[in-house]
Amino acid sequence: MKGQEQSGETRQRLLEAAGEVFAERGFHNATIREICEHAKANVAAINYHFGDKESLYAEVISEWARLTTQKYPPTLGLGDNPTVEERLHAFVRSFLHRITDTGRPAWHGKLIACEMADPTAALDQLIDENFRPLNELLESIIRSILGARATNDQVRLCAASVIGQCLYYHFARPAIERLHPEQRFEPEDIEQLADHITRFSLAALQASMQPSGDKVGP
Amino acid sequence: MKGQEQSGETRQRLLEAAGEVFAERGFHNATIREICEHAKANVAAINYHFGDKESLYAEVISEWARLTTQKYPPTLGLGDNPTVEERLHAFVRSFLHRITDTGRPAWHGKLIACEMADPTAALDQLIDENFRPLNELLESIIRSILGARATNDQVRLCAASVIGQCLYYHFARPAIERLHPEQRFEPEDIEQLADHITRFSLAALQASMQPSGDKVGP
Amino acid sequence: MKGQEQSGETRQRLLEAAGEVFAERGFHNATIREICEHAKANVAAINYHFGDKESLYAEVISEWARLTTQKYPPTLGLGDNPTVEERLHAFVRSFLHRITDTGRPAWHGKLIACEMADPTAALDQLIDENFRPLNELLESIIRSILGARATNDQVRLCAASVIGQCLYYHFARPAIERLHPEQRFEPEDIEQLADHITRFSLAALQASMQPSGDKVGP
Amino acid sequence: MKGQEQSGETRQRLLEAAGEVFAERGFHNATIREICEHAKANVAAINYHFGDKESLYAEVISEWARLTTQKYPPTLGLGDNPTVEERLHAFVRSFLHRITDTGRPAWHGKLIACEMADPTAALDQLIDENFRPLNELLESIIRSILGARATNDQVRLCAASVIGQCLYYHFARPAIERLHPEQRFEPEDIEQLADHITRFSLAALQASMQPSGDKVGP
DNA sequence: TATGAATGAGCCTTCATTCAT
DNA sequence: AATGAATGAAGGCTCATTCAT
Repeated sequence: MKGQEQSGETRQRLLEAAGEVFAERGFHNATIREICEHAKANVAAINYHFGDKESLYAEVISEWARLTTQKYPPTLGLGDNPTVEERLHAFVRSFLHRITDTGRPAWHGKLIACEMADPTAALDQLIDENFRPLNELLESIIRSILGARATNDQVRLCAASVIGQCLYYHFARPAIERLHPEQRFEPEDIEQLADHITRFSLAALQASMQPSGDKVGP
Repeated sequence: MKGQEQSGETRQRLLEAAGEVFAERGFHNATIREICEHAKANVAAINYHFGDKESLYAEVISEWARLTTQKYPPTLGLGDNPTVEERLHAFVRSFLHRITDTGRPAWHGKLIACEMADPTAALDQLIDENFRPLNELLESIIRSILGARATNDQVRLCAASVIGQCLYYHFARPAIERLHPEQRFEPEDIEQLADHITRFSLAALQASMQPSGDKVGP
Repeated sequence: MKGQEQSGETRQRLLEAAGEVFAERGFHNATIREICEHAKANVAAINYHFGDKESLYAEVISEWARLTTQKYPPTLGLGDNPTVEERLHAFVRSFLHRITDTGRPAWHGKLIACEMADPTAALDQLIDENFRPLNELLESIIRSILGARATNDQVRLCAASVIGQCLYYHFARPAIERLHPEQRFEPEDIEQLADHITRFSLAALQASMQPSGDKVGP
Repeated sequence: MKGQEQSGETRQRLLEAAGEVFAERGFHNATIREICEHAKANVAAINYHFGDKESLYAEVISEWARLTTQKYPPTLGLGDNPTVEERLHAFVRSFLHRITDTGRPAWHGKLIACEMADPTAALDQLIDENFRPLNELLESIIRSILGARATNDQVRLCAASVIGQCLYYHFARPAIERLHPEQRFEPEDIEQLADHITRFSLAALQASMQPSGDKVGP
């Protein structure tokens, strides 16, 4: 009974353990030894199943693209014929949940942060499979709000503003936890943050629709 | 008589070299050997002057707090009696420049990203000396805009929205460079980004002043 | 029904693949994985069919004794009633061809070099099956030339001189290729070498027949 | 008193231990662990002093070129105004002693065999520093014997014949020890071998001087 | 007969650190 | 104040082998 439970069973355990460890330590500081201990597997198993550390990493990143989009689709909670405001709200909610989730595929969130801070070849793949489609969806929503006269640059900048507000709770989280120890990240807190970000962004977007000669600088 | 030029001369060279290397590689992936090569010093010098790698790191972080605030004060470009809108604009501009600067103390910026993704004990110190004062300044500006009736939570959330928009160009930069290869980060580009963020945020803040029963969610 | 083509079919493929790989890499540096890939077989197949790596090696060596003697018999090209000089020439030719052949059972040649440089248990077997008979044949040829008065030691030394001249082109080949890049090892080149070695040796042997008081040393 | 006996003392010990181990096991199968154990040094010492295994190896090979030529110069035992026959004898003697010596720098001999069987980058260096000069010396001796009318090819082939006879006792030694267990390799035995090889070669060379229409083949 | 999966030992290398000077 | 030499721990990877099917 030892060693050979089910085809691919060890491989799956390795994949999960790798996700946790990579997320906690980053690619470079994660050790395959720790991963294998978590997975109760031999060090050589990684070489056998994935070739080397970097390929394992790429596979872990890749899996995140599937799991996360499945659990928190960008149409989260939308009914039929949603308004564009509802679509923005859904996007923000799903995005925030995704990057702050501490559940099963949670580590994947931290993993992205590490990837940004210290990019590997896997980043390109991640962007193509994940970021680019999401960004295009957001831009289409924003374009609906701004109207046809909005330039591509305007749309792009506003998308960045929305994403930036969300990502803040991801990237700056260690700082937030120190600056505002009372802040919690339970699902209901995430909903509050999503409400704020949506309201804040909608106000800004709707204001932009009106012709404005405002000069901001001095 | 050799190597005895000035007390602390080697120490200073180590400090600068450490900044560059830490910024480029992150704390864990930087090696004291590379630092010492950059500084043309012996490997043992770091242990002699700073005790160990982590203490050197803390000192480097600490120096950043001084240099960066000196080069890009949050009142950047403000005249006398600035309006609150001008103060927000100045804050955003200086913040953006600081985190995207690639000049001399530039590496310190990248360094913060690493620190967030993989915090060490130095983060607490960094927050106290740098983030907290900045955050308080921003909150005071926002409070001026929102008016007295704004709650602390409202202020905090809005500050996060402003900061988040800025930090996006720092943390997500590797992704941005892949999604939008045409985006440049020269000083004039930063000014444009600062203009957008300020305008976007001001619109949102000013809209919040008006009593609103808006419900965003379904 | 799969993979069950013919009994021993996989075994044979393994044997051939092992020959090539062992010859190219030597015993220690050859990996059973590479052998199995060449043979399109499973890694476990080697352990199944041969027990372990060393036993496979022994079998490969053993096969060489058969194949090589078959392709280049020491009587290569001899007619009926050959003279003793012709027999020596045939011996040298066949020996040289054998150790420089790059055709099918060619790798076996390189293999011997590895075995000499780094002997395993297989060497003893190789000597008994291959070297000893060859050596005895050569000694009998030499004895015919030297005449009955030659001592065993004389015969042995002369045999060594002949063999040594041949083996030089095998063992020292990497050096030869660097010292004399123009040297080729095509069949016609081998013939030239064989002619020289035979002539050189015959001259020496025939001179030895004459009583000589020559003292070589000082 | 621990750790720091004399500058470069450990380095020297490593060099000697490496020679022994490389010679016994070959480059690939030698482990730096065994080398360091022999040298009573830490595994990291090799990285510190030589960079990596291959550089250490190159240095070991290189040292052999010095030591061996120093101990057995090709003019071994020659007086003033030696005859060309004496020069050949001295060459053969020194060459044989060199490759069969089991004394201090003895391992270097075995090392060359490994290098031939499984060449590394170090071989090129070895050839330039060692083989080429030796070969040129031998060729000049042979040219003196053969006379001015000898072609370059003739000289080259004869040099190969002489060297081959010597190297035989080096490369084929494991086989010789099995075929002729009574053969010893003490200095006096080497002298006998040298006498034979010199006599054998001289006879052949002198015979070559005479115009000969001999056809060797059938 | 043959295989995919898994293992444990071992290898080279790298790193932060310490020691004696 | 500064250094060259040396160390021990660990990391990624490879390999021959074995196990259950």
